[in-house]
Amino acid sequence: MYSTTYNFISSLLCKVTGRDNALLTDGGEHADLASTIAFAIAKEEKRNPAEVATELVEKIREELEAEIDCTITTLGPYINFVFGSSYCARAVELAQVLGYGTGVVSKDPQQVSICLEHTSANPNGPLHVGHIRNTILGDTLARCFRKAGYPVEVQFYVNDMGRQIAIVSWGIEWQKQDMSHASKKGDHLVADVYIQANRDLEAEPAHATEIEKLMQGVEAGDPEVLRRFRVPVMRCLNGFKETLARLDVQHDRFIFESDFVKNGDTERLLARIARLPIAKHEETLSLDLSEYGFEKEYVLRRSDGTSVYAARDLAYHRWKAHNFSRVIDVLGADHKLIGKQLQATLEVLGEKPPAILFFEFVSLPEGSMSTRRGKFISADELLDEVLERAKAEVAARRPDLSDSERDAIARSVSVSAIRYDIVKTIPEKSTVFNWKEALDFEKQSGPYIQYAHARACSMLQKAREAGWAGESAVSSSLVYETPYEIALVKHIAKFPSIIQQVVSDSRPHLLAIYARELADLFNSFYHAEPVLKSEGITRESRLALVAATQNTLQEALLTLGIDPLSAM
RNA sequence: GGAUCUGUGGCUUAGCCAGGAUAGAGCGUCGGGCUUCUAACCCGAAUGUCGGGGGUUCGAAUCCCUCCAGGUCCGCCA
Repeated sequence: MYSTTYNFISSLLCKVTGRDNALLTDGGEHADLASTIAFAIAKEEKRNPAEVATELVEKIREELEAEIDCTITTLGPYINFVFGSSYCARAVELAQVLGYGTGVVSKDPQQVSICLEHTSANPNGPLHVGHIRNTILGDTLARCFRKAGYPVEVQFYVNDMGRQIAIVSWGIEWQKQDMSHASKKGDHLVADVYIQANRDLEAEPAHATEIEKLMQGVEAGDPEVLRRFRVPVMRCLNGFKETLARLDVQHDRFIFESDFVKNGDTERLLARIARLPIAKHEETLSLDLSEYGFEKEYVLRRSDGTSVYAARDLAYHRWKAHNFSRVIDVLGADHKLIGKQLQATLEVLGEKPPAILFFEFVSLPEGSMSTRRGKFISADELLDEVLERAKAEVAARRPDLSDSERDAIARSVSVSAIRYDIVKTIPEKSTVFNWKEALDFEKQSGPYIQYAHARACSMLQKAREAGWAGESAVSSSLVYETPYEIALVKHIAKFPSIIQQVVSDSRPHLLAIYARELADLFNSFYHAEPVLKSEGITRESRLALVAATQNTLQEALLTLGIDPLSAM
């Protein structure tokens, strides 16, 4: 509703003025939409902007009002558009449809298939609160793409042949660690081994030669070394999967780095790269990317002939580019340089580079996190703490419910609190982990939005018990007059355009902000206007509005990966 | 040193890419509101040199330059 109205006004203004930008902005308290186009025209023609605005309004008023329900006025140089009552009624009708906000992108899904890679943490320890910023951004983005109608395959790239895994493998032998019978969760056990192995290496640097041997063995495809690497990698990965499942995150496929060595893709790609004019053949094979703005050489093959991580990553991305129409990676800020080098190299090769969503780091109050030094708060620990807090909250609020009902609510609330807390902040902002905020279930939190949804559900339930049919509401009979009603309706109408914006700009936080604002507006409406106790057309209209709010909140929450609880 | 991101009331933060009308929230503080549709809520008040300086513009939190502060990166690691 909002998008079509926006587009109509935009193209009408462009048509009449002969410009390609209608300079539309949010009208704030003045209007639903405002154009500042009169400023631009007045400047060029050296005229009074208010005059230009008045003249423009006269030119388009007739056509505008014939097509859409919208009042057009000027306030000085501003051209203001206010949507009318039938816009509101229609918006509420549309928003009650199951799956509201879903888009249809293409008749042929193969043309727009998306490969989205996220999390891809090194299997040398559990996911920590930094990793899950990647996870939650990626999963929310994937949900937004799916909501918008795109087929998405979500991948986890497993770095199973790195130095870190060599260190773990060495540590298992050196520490005589029994990986198969350990009762501890695999990823945490691997971290224990990794941290201790690093200490041992520091104490006795001579062991480094054993690590080098393992590295060469894995690259050469030595089955014994591969087997040794595989044990901790799989134990760690299974731990990841458990943690991800607790956050309601699922990957469609786990892709192993070593496969791109085994299947020859890396060698074939290196051969192609070697023929590039910007290739430098010294002891190593490297690329001179200076004309793309990179000072340092991009080394892809070591002097001993083995490939480096970047080479395998290029092979992986070439493969993705050939199998999907769009490739998106979610990567931490520490990958900015290598991510851009990878993009530039694929460009040079004539391959489709990935779009990369970078996010800045999460640190602890005492400094940055480090798996190697054991300085991190694991996602499991966070989930446990928040769940405990949620259980206490639910126990205090809902003594009437059974244990299993309370546990289910607490579980959903804890995931909601964590996911929302992370997704609400723009990715470019580095954050410091804060227990107080992570455990907060009040305003600007996931549970706050869930609560608004549950409240709407409860009202609708009571209305049905009193004989309300629900589906009887057709747009022609809906009337919205109070400021609370109108503000809520107009926000609901924007939901589909928010989803579109998230996928076009890769900014999932917009959906988080939107959902919170929707809950705010609903809460204000709830306190200001009686619904069940109102009568006649007002009651019908308000019930329809509550139903539209409930449905929109439900869709928004699902897209954020948060359970839309009907009671809490 | 170079690259890059960030800097908005005491704290956290949206707005910045696509410049416009009194900079929008939350926490905290102060004052109100539950025998009334779920108070994980609502209403009101106080709190702002939008890091500093310069520039562009009729108009700058937003664009450009510069300085300051913090994060991240700059390896034949991944």
